[in-house]
Amino acid sequence: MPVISLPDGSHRSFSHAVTVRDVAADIGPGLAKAALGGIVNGEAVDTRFVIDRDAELAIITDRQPEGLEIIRHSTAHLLAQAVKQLYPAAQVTIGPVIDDGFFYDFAYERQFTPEDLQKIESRMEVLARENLTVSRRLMPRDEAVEYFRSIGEEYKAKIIADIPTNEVISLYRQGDFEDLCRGPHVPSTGKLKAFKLTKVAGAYWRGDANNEMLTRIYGTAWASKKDLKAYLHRLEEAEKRDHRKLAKKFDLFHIQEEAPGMVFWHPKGWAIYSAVEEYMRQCQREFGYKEIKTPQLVDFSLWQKSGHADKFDDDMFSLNSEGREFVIKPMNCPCHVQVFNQGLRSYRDLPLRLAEFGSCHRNEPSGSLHGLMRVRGFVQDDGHIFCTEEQIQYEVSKFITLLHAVYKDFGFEEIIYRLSTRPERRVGADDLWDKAEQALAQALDSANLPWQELPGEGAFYGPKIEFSLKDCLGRVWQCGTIQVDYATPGRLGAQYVAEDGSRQTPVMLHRAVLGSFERFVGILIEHYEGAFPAWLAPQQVAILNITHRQTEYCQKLHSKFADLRFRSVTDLRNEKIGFKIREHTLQRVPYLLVIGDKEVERETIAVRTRSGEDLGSMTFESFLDLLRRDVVHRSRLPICETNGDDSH
RNA sequence: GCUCAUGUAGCUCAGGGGUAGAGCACACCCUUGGUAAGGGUGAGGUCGACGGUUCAAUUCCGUCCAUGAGCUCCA
Repeated sequence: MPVISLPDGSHRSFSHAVTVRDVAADIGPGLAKAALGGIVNGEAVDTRFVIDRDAELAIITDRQPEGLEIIRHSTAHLLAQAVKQLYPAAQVTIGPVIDDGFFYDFAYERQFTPEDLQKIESRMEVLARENLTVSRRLMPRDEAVEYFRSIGEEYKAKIIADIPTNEVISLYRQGDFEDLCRGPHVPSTGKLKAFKLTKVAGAYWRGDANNEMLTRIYGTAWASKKDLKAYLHRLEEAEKRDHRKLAKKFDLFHIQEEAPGMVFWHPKGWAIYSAVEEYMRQCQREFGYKEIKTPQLVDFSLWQKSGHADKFDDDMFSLNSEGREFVIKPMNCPCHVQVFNQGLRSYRDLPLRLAEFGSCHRNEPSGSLHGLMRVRGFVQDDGHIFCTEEQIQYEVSKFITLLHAVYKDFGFEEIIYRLSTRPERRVGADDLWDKAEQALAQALDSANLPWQELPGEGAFYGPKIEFSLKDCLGRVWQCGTIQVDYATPGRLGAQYVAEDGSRQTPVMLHRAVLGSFERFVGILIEHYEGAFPAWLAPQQVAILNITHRQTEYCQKLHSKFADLRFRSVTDLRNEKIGFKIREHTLQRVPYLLVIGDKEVERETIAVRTRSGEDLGSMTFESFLDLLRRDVVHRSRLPICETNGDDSH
């Protein structure tokens, strides 16, 4: 006689065992129809799950995230069923739910094509319309291995073979298709109403590049057609922001065949880049860094000493000269240790913070290159702090303060913190790793920041904190990092004289706020969709004349802005004012200055913003005031205190 | 690096075994116009590169390069 407790605190008693569906029907026929599954005592189950004792139950419909997950998972099964019907020789492997959808990997004699996708999707629609009942049965593991092997599903058999022997496996059947699955699933395929296959791709079996490549089909599924449409619209919006497209539209940079993965910056793109660099230079100076510059080409032996050659030999560009092998530096830290090593260092010099906008090259795999986001030639806002063990935590905390200030100035408020710990391939003793990992964790905890651990994801020389920011579309970008390194200074012979006169090896902290300038500018382009705030805008002001009579006045204004280090541009073409306004608005210039006879006569300027707002006529000085205020606020809204930014 | 797709004018794209087309941009001319596209004329292409098939290849086939979507990797 089970008593079922519902989420609203109510109870329902039954005289016999009931299914989730029975309970839903008892509450109401609408709910019975909408039920996709249930959560019984915290565990997600099918609507046919039988409850024979007292339990807590929540009915899942497509309104809960769990319901959406069931829909997506079941749609993956629907996909597999359609594929098996159309291509019987294809073997099923795995088909998990992912953000916004699902995928399913198949082993087949060839890769599926976009045309196949069309056919498969049509078949899925037919199967959904047939409203096939989805049923579940159990089977002992060994029997399941045999079963799947007998129907020619070798991959499934291998997957099950990895499950402990004594476990019981659940199988789900819909029509002629049966798949291994933990579930839960929708009660019947008719519940799947809003899905779309999005792309085909190759994917390695078990995610290992040494294994054969399977053919993967991605899809998306939603509770309603409306949600599906909204999702597809969201994709379109993201595509509009693609920095590679905007780069063409706004003439920011280009990349061409002769230099794959390397950027040709155009004047406007470089203006943005320069503004970011100048800003970082100032920030770092305020936080006690000394800027340096080190060589691009360094003998291979230094990379052997540092340990990089062992792990990244294939990924470094190198060249020969007079019988010596040089490496184009893939990173700056060994060079920074060389600067530290000049002269005899004292504990009084510590912490020594060296920073470099270091130009690096890495031979990234051709298939991973992606606009500014993944390049072979890039510049890091790199810095290394040489300090004692006692100073680590303070330095990490101070760095986090710097990072927070910078991200805020760029308009990023939400930050995600991750601590990556020791990987399998590493240098340095385990007790040093213990200390380093603890120091980072403590710095995060003492700043009261929420963080998650990524075991095994650290650099080969030390653990790291990774700082990721969320852009306006909610996409996460890992940018900043700080890493504790007990190994490299020792390997490269860094020492200082301690208070007691003994020689000690300093600890080195590797850190970057933006990561790579290239990538960060790419993120900014997408975040702002090219409508940069005034402090970053490549062109801050466009000066437009109505007729040639105002040419001289416009040029005078232009040079005044230049003298004051503002970025202005004139448009003195023989075009109508409406045309010029349209062009510069589309180019996202924050302020358009319209100059006609009236303005010349009264020595004023008519100001219009890129959002179409008419700010009216004003003197040059009052506009300058407005522009200065806009620039000083950077991307912070509302305006708030900065960390020492106003010190000069 | 692996799989699939793509590569035609500066940009966005159409076309197709007989050496190519549109819109925008560009040049010149007319127009001097007050807040999101004034009009006319013209120039512009080794159809990604190299091979093969063919009387003939930008089109079909192969190799390579680059790009795109994923996978793998990312000091």
